[in-house]
Amino acid sequence: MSSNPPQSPFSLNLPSYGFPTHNQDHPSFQLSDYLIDDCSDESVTPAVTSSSPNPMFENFHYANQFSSTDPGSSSISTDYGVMKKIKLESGFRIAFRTKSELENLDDGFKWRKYGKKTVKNSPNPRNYYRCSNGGCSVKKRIERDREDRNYVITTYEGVHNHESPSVIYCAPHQNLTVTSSDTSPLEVPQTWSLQQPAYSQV
DNA sequence: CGCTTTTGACCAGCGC
DNA sequence: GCGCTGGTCAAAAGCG
Repeated sequence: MSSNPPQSPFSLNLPSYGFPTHNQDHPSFQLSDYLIDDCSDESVTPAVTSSSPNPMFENFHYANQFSSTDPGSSSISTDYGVMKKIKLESGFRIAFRTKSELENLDDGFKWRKYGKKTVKNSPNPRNYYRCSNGGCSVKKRIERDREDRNYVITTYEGVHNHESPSVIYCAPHQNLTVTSSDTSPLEVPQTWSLQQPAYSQV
């Protein structure tokens, strides 16, 4: 089929998975929690159950709890390793909650809205977006947290098969470690650097 | 003029 | 089988 395989998650090219990047235009953006959809991967320990602060996330695992051999901190590369496996075996979906006034966070990709739906038990509508790049089937859903409207819940489905059309942030090393706790939100590490898409560097 | 957004309709899956 | 719900489609409108 396509001779352009998806980028390796281990390159930590976050926007290739649709992660919002730290945007200087929107300094209020703050990456708080990574959540990964229930993936039937036995190596992943369910970290969020009925005690989840938001019932919507009962089937999600906090990514920062993935690294069972390294409690207290998490390696993002480890997390992506899990995600990659999900991708290969069943396709994957990743969701996270961000504290932002903006609903549609700038993740470096162009998205085309194709639907809007009010969901049961939520006062906030859910918006559906599709990557505008031809041939790319990545989708994302965006909705406000029903319990705390300060938070935006973004769910990505699929992997981009192309570079981000805009400037992105990339981690300098594969084994970047982000220390986090249950109470302090994760932020984009300062060690990440601005990086142009590969095609713009030639 | 081309692209995006809006929005009602339609469809599929699921529970009863 | 029926109704509910979530996801998608597609035509019309809006915008640069």
